[in-house]
Amino acid sequence: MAPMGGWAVDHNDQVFEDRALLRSHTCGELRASHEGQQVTLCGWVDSYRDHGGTIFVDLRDRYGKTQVVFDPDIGDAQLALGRSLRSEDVIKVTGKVSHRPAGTVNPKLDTGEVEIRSTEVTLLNKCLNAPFAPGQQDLPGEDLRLRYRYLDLRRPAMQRTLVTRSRIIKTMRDYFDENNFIDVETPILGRSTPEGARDYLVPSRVNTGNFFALPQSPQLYKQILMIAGYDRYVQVARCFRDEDLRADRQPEFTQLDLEMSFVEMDDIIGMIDGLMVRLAKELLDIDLKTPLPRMTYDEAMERFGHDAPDLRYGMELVDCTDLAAQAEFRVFRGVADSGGRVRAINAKGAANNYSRKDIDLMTEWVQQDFGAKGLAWFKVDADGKLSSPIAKNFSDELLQKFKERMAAEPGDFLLISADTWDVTCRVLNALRRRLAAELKLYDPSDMNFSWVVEFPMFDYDPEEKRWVAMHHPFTAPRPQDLPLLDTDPQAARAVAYDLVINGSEAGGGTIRIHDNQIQQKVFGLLGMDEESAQERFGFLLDALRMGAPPHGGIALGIDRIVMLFAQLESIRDCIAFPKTQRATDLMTGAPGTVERRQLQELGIRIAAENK
RNA sequence: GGGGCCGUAGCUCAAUUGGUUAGAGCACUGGACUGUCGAUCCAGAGGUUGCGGGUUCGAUCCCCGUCGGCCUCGCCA
Repeated sequence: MAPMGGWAVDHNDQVFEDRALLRSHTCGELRASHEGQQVTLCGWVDSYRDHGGTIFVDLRDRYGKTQVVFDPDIGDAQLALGRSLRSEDVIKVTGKVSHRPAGTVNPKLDTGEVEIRSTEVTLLNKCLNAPFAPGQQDLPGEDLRLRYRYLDLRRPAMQRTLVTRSRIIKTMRDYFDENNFIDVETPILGRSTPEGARDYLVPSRVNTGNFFALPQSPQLYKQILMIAGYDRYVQVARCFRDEDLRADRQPEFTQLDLEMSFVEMDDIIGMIDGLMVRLAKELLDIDLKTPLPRMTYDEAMERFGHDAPDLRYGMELVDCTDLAAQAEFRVFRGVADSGGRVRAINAKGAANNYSRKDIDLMTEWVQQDFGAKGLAWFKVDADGKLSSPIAKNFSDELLQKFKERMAAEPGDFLLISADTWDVTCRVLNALRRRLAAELKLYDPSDMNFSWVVEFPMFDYDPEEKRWVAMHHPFTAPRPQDLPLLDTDPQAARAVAYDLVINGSEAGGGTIRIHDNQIQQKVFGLLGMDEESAQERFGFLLDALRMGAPPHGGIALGIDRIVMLFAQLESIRDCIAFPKTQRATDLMTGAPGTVERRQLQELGIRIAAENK
């Protein structure tokens, strides 16, 4: 083994040149070819089997497991020590590698052909009162796993995931290094910007009453780097957003952040296509075809009701508003007449998978979670008839047209959302995803990569009664849409692109505004007057007047990408030390209170205790 | 901020309509056993049913509150 670096001093002030001398091999590397060698292994006791005379111990480290044998003839003291070993004790064992007797080879272990016949065992550290064992069959609750994260991280599954994560990041770094990118670090202590997510704030002691903000992303710094002439920047950047958590959201997360100068959208997308090809090949041995497919935002919303559609299965949304307008049924007519939409999905052959009770629960769900007023449905009977409580409200002719529109066949289950465009999108997207999962319409190990492009520049915020940037305020509109900024901002489309993997947004980027005038205009549309724009982003506006190249970039969510590549359900499972849904660290107890003196130094007083 | 699920032995779970002493597997302790590998066999110990209150003759079970974990809507440029 390679020396682990430098001089190290142990508690007895003895100096070792090389700590690796403690062991000669790892627990995953011994094979029949090592037979006869004297070796020393260190590791954790994974399991033990005491046969009265002979004792077997499976020794584990992150490389694998090796069986250690304690024969009765090694001496009473050694045998007693061997007998006292329990799960998760840390030991050092010296002995000879020997081929296992015929019939006792264990094909489940890579090292299963051999075993160590222990001649000397040292207990390096006893494991006392562990609340759970990494090797136990049933996974403990997540709160325990987080509280005793060091036990959880010993589990081979967690170790594999963190290795995968490490390899993904290494592949990214290699790829961008080969493509002439330079890695530049940007500040963690920055300035709060009111747009976007809530900031994590850090009080300044030196400037009492002022606060730093942790970066939501290095957005402005990387644009400044472009203006500074570093035409290809990349960084594995930690980002922070103080918003509520989800299974795929953490308050601090890691982005592969990059920016390029003198580029158009295709250059960025092409660069990331290349990265995805490389990652898919190296990690999953999948050959991706490039260019990865693209669709516009408008198409994605129309066909799937979502800006990050899962393309591993069909069940696309079908518009039936025109048919609904002809119906007697008041609900449908009303929606059609008031500018709403009536859209449907066809769950092929699923009519018998859902009972009335199931559908009632589904209806409640879309009402509660997505603001639907209701959920209409039809089942196609064996004779081709559409059955549903609302069937009597439609003429046979109209039902026939609807069937044709939906390509409905006997056994199909049709779900219809009649509502505002927005609600039909949310409801049918949710139903489509849920039904596809329940009906197993796709292989969970399939990987699908695509791009969604041309997002709207703005969203209208009815509460604040103003436009908000759909991506961020530095996003460039398509050149042909520049006039729309004055006439119809809602229609303006951005040069924006999201990378979508299996229905998850894995990354997003834009070409940036590199013209001071356009930037000021966008700030204006977002409700920022000149003064406050100058106050918040004056440095950027200045920089945009001092030789700013056309530039753009993208940020990929590394945690999500690892989660998707490793087929995990939760982002917490690919982060070594994640936070709970309430953004706390169960191991360290963060966040915690601080001493009064610290607050005084910062000029901070806690306004009111809640209890 | 809203909706939902969960909390019983160290761990994973069970406990009939609200009814006697709250059970099982794993782990743990003691014993037996020289080839196992999820070892096996025998015995044992282990409980404030998250916490507080209420209803009841009686609460793991029903109600209210609270704490914690998870899922989700809002939120996340």
